[in-house]
Amino acid sequence: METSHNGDELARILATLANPHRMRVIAALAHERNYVSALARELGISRPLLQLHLAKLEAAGLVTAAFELSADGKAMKYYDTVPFAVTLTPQSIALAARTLTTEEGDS
Amino acid sequence: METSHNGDELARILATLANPHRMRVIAALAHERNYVSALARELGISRPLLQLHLAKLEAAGLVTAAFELSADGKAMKYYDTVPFAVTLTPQSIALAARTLTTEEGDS
DNA sequence: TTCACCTGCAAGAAAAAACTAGCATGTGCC
DNA sequence: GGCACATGCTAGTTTTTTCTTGCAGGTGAA
Repeated sequence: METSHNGDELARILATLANPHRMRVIAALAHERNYVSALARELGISRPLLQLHLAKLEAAGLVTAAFELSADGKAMKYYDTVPFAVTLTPQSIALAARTLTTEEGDS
Repeated sequence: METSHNGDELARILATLANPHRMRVIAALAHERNYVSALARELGISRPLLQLHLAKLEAAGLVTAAFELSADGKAMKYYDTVPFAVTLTPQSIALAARTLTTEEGDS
């Protein structure tokens, strides 16, 4: 659950979510957790590209990763969504904007 | 008020909001409507840059513009925020992802 | 051993976004 | 007229993001 974010955190979450591939990743993982290679096949994108997007999603705290050994001993990296709820309104943006650290201390 | 968005629309809104300058613009306009030049001074950024961000905000439907004549006859372009409320959850993303048109018809 | 599957990483190309600099228009006022 | 303010637009640079290609490692099974 998300309550208050600082501005940079919120900006990162929004930037991360604002991508078709990553939206589909969230959608796929919300349906069922999966490991990288299988997910890449499901989404029809290359594995390196998927890994890039997964890394961003994980960095934003929107998905989690866990290693698991398959029945035949292969190391699989399973990803799953992290439950989140962010509400965007002009007011919530205004509040978050107060804590932006992007240089310039607005005097 | 926002209810359901198609995926592309949501992606655009998120991408638009995911920028420090634009977050500050929303914050400033939520506080009080303003015209371009004054807003640029308030935020401490160049006018052309602000116009770029305002154009994106307007394209995403997050702010509106209206021309107004000042007391001394100058044409001022006033901007104001549009009330919006977008809630982001894994489910809402999943729903929106269904209507993404970014090429590939996932067979 | 070879094949099929899993992971990770990094270098470089391609595309998109952000930003600057500059010049155009117009107004009213001194 | 010249100054100060408002708007607009565009060309070009810089920066960031996205994506591809290709290689590395590991496992179990035929």
